[in-house]
Amino acid sequence: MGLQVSAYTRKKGAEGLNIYDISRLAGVSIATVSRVLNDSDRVSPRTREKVLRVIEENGYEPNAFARGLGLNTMHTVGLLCADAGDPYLAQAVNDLERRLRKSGYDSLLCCTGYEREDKEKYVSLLLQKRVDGLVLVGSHFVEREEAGNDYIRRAAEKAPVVLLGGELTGENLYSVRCDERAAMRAATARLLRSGRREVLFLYNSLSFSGRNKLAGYREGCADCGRAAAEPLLLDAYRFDVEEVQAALAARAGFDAVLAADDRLAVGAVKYAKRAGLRVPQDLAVVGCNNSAIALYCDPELTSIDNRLGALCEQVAEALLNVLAGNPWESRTVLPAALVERGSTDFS
Amino acid sequence: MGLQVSAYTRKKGAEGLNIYDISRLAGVSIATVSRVLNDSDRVSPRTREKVLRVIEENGYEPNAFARGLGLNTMHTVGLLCADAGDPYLAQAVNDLERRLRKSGYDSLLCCTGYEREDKEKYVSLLLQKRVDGLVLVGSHFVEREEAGNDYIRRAAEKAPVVLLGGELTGENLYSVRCDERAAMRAATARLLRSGRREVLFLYNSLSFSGRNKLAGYREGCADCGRAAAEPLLLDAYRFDVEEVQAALAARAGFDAVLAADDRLAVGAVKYAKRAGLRVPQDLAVVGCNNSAIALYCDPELTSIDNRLGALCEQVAEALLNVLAGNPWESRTVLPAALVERGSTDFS
DNA sequence: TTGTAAGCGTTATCAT
DNA sequence: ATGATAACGCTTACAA
Repeated sequence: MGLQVSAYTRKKGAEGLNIYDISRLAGVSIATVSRVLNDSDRVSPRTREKVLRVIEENGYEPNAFARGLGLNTMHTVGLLCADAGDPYLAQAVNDLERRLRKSGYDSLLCCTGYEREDKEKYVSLLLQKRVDGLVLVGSHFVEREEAGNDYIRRAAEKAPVVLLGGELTGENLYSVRCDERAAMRAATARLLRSGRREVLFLYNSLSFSGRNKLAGYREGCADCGRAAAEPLLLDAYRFDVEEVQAALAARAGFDAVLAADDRLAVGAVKYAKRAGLRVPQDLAVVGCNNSAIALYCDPELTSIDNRLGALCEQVAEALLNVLAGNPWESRTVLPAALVERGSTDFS
Repeated sequence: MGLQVSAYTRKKGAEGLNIYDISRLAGVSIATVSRVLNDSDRVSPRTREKVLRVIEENGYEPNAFARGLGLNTMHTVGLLCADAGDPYLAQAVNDLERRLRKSGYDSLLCCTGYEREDKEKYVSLLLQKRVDGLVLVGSHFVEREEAGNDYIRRAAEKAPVVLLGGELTGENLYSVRCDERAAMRAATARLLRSGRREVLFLYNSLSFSGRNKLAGYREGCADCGRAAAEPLLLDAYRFDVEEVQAALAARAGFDAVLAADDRLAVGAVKYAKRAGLRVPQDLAVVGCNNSAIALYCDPELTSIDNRLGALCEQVAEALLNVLAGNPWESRTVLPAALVERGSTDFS
């Protein structure tokens, strides 16, 4: 195949038929064609039949822009996430897109990256595109300092915003998340009570979720009358398994790792092997997200299941209901569950 | 037909300002405002200044639908992929979205699933939304029987279509992929020449890519004067690691596994451990995609790197150039590379 | 049940 | 350099 020049011209004129063409061919007015198009019941069966036939025969497709202009919506929502390549976020994006499409909404994806400035820029970009609503996927969207979240509240003045994984209160703002704090607390206590001397909390983000998980870990320690160990913070969103291992190797004294993410947990398992520690005998490892990664690991990871599917369902419900004008709970918190596998041995 | 439109509610008035409001406030005509908006050079500095100030002061944002109607484009492309939750596809989607956005294009995501019928339905849905172009991510879009791909060729009549990972020829149709066949061939020969008796080819899809990889495997066997073993086909897109292990356990006689996907390869490694086989001594394993999963595995996976990043770059280049009216190669094939890690030992 | 005509908010083509 | 005004293709009162 050689170089190919696009014969494709989608400028004006060359384009297909419009509603006037159809109305002429069908011998009716454009209003009638429009009614047929919109399933109005004020059309006689005969006319509808005829119009539909003409539409079919000519492969007519109504112009979505014109419709959007008239209706002030193109039934589109903005799906923002820091990194759609992250397995966890990707899963959410996939699930949400399907659910929203099933209800007739297209999803405009926007992978913002982790910089607040970019997130803000993209939120307003999508708003300019006149999306009907916004979904912010991942707790990274909630900044530590309240002021950093103002742009989200401002966005909510223009279109409903639903947060998945984070929590933020405000008008036209809806949060759906999992109670990871309680789950972390329980897991910590569980580890300590099963005889672990020191549980190391391993995380890589000070996002809403990260802070929440850390709080849970501390509570779990307190529950058992133990002092919490200094948490290990990896300050990289896209960390390497190698980095995790190195960071752990620089620490000592722990016989359990509670990780805020399954990938971090995998790093812990690999660290153990390299250090000659047996998992779970010498080192117990608990991950979080209960992602597919947990099964790729050997031994398989015990992981906190934050029920992403259920969360996505709630997010979609929330957005669709709000868009339909129905009232909806501004805050939904689902319980998490600990899924036990080979990386722990709660005796 | 799917021409139905539900009962929209027309909201007007409550919206913000329009170009007439701005023109009045600035004491100019709407044409001038439009010129300012579009960076026309036929506006005096003074006037531009004034208009911009009014726009700024009132937070005016031009209506994207109206603009779309007039220009017949909203600078949007359709990004279709079977499963955006699949780590490999997710990575591609993420990369593509960012590249396209950088050039001013929004991405309408559509997770089609693996059914041809659905893919077809969604392709025409996006076309109805008047996207400027279409990207089909993943070789799954290319069916075995040519007739099954007609819908893609028809789509290309309305907007340029770029395939990532598959190959299909036709007007206004562009393919970007990696030479996985050659890579598989080389890897097979490499395994055999390093002393492996039987290399088992493990795959889970008869897509363009799957067939291509299998052909490469067979060529590799032939290169070494060996008969190809019966390939092992898992007929599930979202398979479980457990399934892979079970399937392998039912076979015998192989001392190497060449997998069409890293996840399949992980299954092979786990199978080996369960069967008491050492990796790579007793069983060599080669994966494909060189995804993050390869590093999560223990030992880490030797994997065929199909250079997803480079592919995405080419896809974006292709689409952007075609949309800009520039000629572009209808077929791009990049070489793949074998990344050696602990799951093989080519002595 | 059907038709007429007034928006919807831009861009672009003319004049001036 | 600026201003009228005609598309762009649809939905929807309002009339008939």
